[in-house]
Amino acid sequence: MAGKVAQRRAALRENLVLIAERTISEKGLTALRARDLASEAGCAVGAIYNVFGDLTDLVLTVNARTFHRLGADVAEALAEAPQDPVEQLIVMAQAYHKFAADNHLSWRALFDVERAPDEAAPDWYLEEMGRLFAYIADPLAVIFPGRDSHEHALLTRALFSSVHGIVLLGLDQASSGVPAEDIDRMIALVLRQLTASS
Amino acid sequence: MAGKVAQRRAALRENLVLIAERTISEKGLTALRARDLASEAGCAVGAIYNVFGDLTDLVLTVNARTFHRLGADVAEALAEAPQDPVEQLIVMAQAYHKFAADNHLSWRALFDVERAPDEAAPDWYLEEMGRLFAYIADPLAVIFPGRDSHEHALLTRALFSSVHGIVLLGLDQASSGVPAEDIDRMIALVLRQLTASS
DNA sequence: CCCTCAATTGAACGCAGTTCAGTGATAGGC
DNA sequence: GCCTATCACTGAACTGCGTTCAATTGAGGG
Repeated sequence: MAGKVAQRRAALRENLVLIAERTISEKGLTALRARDLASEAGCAVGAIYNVFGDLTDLVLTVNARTFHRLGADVAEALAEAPQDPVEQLIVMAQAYHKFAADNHLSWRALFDVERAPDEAAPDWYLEEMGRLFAYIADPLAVIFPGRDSHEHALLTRALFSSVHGIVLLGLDQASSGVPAEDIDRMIALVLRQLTASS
Repeated sequence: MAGKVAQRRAALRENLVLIAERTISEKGLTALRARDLASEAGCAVGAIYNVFGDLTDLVLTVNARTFHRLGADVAEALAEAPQDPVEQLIVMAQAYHKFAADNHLSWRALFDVERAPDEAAPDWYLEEMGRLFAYIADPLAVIFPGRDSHEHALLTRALFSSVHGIVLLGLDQASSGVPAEDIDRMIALVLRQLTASS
């Protein structure tokens, strides 16, 4: 039986990812414990380290999946959006907001995981980020046809960052919780203004 | 000698805050250790817990000071700004950016400290936040005289959140580091557009 | 069927924050 | 000025975490 070991490894890996994903989404990143994980997966704590380098590796794997789901939601919203590029941007931003609200703890884990300061961002992160930026850049290119690429890149980043900031502070409990419809109104307000031809 | 104990307590408290402030600003929140703190302050670890409930309390005290310095910097920038309300907003936002860049680790500690999910935000936080919001709301009231207060509040929050998001992602290493002048350009771009009368 | 060696185990390690019984200084009464 | 009840201070010990590694197990070729 060649590959029996590899099969078990793969099954364990998948299992650990699913358990970690559920734990993070239900109780948050800080509730993730190596011992709980092992006990739920029915394996020894050491087995985790045969499959992942450390817990951060596992969290990054979960984050990659979360980021991918986020990208898919935004893409789906874009596909169903009207032709008007401004409306497309608003629909995507509100899809971003909805994802963050519906998957709050998983979404927070995307940013709360501690990265080694010198280590580069993982490839999948840059790829997914690039995909999101592309979704934004396309309507922007329609709205502002006559700008150079650097300016386009800055505008894309500024737009994403602004929406991200609105969602981040809007969902933050410390800011005493802004109602969801107010967040959506802020998003629409900002995007309409940012894309208005001066 | 009445109050000799109280004096020592106060001196220790001040000392601990200063050491923690320096540690956070130089090495980041995650480098703060109770034992290192005690050894630097020349006291026992237990003494920390006579003065602060736990390390989070100490960090929150440091954060209050950081937030206050941030507010002062923004206020100073506003005082030196031209009369034009749009320029005032830009100058304040760029002062916010400069503070975050110059005090990166201390600024990060403002958001990275873990808060108990049910616990309310501390008073000083709401006060300082309110002060910052007031700095923004004043020029906005000049620019948009005819809006109701709820809309003003939303616009103020949206504006702050957008600038915060631009600075946050701009300074984030994972986004491969946006040059400071590009961050300032994004800030100016966004604020000019957001305050343009449609 | 046995032997070899790698995968797996879980007790142990190092290192955090936090606690608490023991210790010593303080402040008030005499 | 002394005595003592009180309380702050001490730091070793406790708890809980991620991670490691000597011991053990079991898979797979001869």
